[in-house]
Amino acid sequence: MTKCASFDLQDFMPYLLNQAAEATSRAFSSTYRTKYGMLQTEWRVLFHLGRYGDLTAKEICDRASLHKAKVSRAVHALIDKHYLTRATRSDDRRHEVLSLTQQGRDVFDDLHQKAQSYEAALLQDFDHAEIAKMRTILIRIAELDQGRD
Amino acid sequence: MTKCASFDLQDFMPYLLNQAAEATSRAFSSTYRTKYGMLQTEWRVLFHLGRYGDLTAKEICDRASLHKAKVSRAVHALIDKHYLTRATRSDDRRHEVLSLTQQGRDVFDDLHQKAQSYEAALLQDFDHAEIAKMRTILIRIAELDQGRD
DNA sequence: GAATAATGGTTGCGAGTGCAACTAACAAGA
DNA sequence: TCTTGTTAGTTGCACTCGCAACCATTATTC
Repeated sequence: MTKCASFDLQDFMPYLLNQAAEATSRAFSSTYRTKYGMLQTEWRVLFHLGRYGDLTAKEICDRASLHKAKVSRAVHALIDKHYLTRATRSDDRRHEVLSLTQQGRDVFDDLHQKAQSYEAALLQDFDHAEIAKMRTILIRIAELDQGRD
Repeated sequence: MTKCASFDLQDFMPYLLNQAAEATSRAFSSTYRTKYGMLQTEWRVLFHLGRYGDLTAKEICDRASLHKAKVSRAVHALIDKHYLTRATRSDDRRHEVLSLTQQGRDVFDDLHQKAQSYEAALLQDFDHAEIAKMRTILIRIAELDQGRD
């Protein structure tokens, strides 16, 4: 009854999403942080290159909805760690194509596998159909923001 | 088929949650940011006081899963904005009880109402039962992290 | 009741972020 | 070809955050 006039913070979807997102990404971040000294953006860049092959920084920005400054810094950090190299594209020298090194691929394989394990453990108690439904809703919500920049 | 051995970033729940959380909280943050110059933590502190009455900083930390340093700074910012006052509790002078000023309450009422509108608009396309189910899952996921600090 | 621990809250510092300004390279129009 | 505009990527700066060290107050232990 009073719910109609006033709602709890627990009912506010942005808050709930933030809490859940922080909980899970904090938990998983220790995986790449302690073992490889990586930040979240570095992990995401590494993931994109490992999963989808060579990409330019711009392509990673678009795919991952990351700001170019953030990606630029992550790329530099990953180069310093010898996880990736870059080459200027000869036909358009504005583009820098990024490629994983063997070491970078090894790290990706390790983290990719650990990500799958984490995912499985996180969702083991939930119904598969519910999770599938939730994924589609989350994707829809995330896409609301795509039209910026 | 290949999905069994390798998954996309879109399938990784922490990533998905982050994308959705960032999209929604970025969208709503403009509401309190542009009109009242508030940060997310300030909005959360204001919300707790407006919704649940007078609280100490510690109580807000526990309820909102926020670090005490973050809350401390938010409280100072809100005091500077004349949105709240505080009084040392006479029986235990370590505790500072926070109370909204009339101005703070007005701001809360405005933002609270706007939050409800945003929530309704955000979820209008989705099935009520699905959303309810998702809320419970999100709360469960968020609680996984509670056992820290 | 003196020493020690625990609690609520503050602050300094290093690190990460967002934004806007910038460079370098290419494109288009006159 | 000169000007103007656009795009990919970098960097400086101000701001926010997380952590740990810290202060003040209260509890506990002997």
